[in-house]
Amino acid sequence: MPRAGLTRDRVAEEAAVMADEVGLAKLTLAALADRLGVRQPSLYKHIDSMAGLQRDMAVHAKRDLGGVLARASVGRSGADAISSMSHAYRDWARAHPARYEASNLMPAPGDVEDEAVSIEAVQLIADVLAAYNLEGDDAIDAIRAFRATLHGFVSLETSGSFALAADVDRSFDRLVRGFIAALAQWTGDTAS
Amino acid sequence: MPRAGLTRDRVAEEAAVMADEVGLAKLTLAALADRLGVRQPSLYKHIDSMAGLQRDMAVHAKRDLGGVLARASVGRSGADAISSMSHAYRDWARAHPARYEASNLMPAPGDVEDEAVSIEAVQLIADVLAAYNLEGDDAIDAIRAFRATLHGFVSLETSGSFALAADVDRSFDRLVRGFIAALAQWTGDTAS
DNA sequence: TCACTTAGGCTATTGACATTAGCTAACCGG
DNA sequence: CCGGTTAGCTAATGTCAATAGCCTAAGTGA
Repeated sequence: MPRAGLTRDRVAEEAAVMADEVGLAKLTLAALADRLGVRQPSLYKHIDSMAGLQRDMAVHAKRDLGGVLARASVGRSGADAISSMSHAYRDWARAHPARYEASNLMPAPGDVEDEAVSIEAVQLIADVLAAYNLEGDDAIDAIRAFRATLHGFVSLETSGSFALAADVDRSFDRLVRGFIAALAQWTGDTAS
Repeated sequence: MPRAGLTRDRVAEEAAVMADEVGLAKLTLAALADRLGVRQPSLYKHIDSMAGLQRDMAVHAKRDLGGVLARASVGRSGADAISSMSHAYRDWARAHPARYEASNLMPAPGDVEDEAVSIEAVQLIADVLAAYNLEGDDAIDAIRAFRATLHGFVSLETSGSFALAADVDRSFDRLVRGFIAALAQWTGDTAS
């Protein structure tokens, strides 16, 4: 019985590949074990449980997405950075739909590693909005709005909710421009 | 054995109540049957399958949400209607998180009832944006942007992704105002 | 009222899945 | 080369969704 040489990371990695193919909810340990050339219970030497595996996938996905977003915004600022990051976000999500889904799983309270990588991703967004000099709650509102805008579009798109033939790329571009426009008058909005 | 008097609608209704309590993914037929005072296999006299039950829940949820949105926008127009509909959307989703999740399930191709009620809901959004006189793809882009904005915020909120203490009501209000502001210059955006 | 049909319950069973227990063989530090 | 750790394994359990087949309460028509 030669060893398969699995590791926790390797298992999570293959699980992510497989989930992107069949859907996060339809990933089974039996199929995953099969693909790794191992019997199903053997996976438990590397994972705690199905939930634990999903947590591992979530951490990997958040790190991965964070890296992509960081690269997309380097050397840019303001509207340029926001636009670049937005498109990178959407492209990554479309290329890895199950990983994207996993990246939206909340860390369990006390899971410091997951919490850290989650915060880092949000911090990237905060950094890119920094050019607008928003303070306190204004900044938080803007970060939430940006996350909502991106997640909403990508989530609807990947779930197939945009039925009409109209160009989805164009719609996304429009949305991002709209957000940037709204951001320009952010602090003024309250006064209406 | 006295009859329990179940119907397809009654089952879907109770399933929705239960799902809102335990989460859509954690709803089991065993627990549902128990609650309805019936054995688990008996449910199959009223549903086709778990997927079929979820479809029924989706149809009910879409109709329900559609009604709420329609009532929220009656007698209003323009920014007023958009704002009112937005808050109604969020309030309904928070009150019924699993129903909300179900309402985002896509109809199976050829499921005319589900398709009809899905289109009706989107039509409500189109109607409320009609005051902005958008034509063709401009209108589609705006509808997609509105849906993305609302769904993104609500989805992140109900999944617990807004960790910070800052007032979420305020953030949502800000987002809606931002969308309305963006909409005012919608057709001009492309020209930049 | 009484036969007949329909349909909504039931028990028993299967098969997919996650998970645990306990065994064995491969690797690893001395 | 030896002893411990660990990554695999088989076997078994419990929880699901789902199917098959029975049984009888409820409606229906004369």
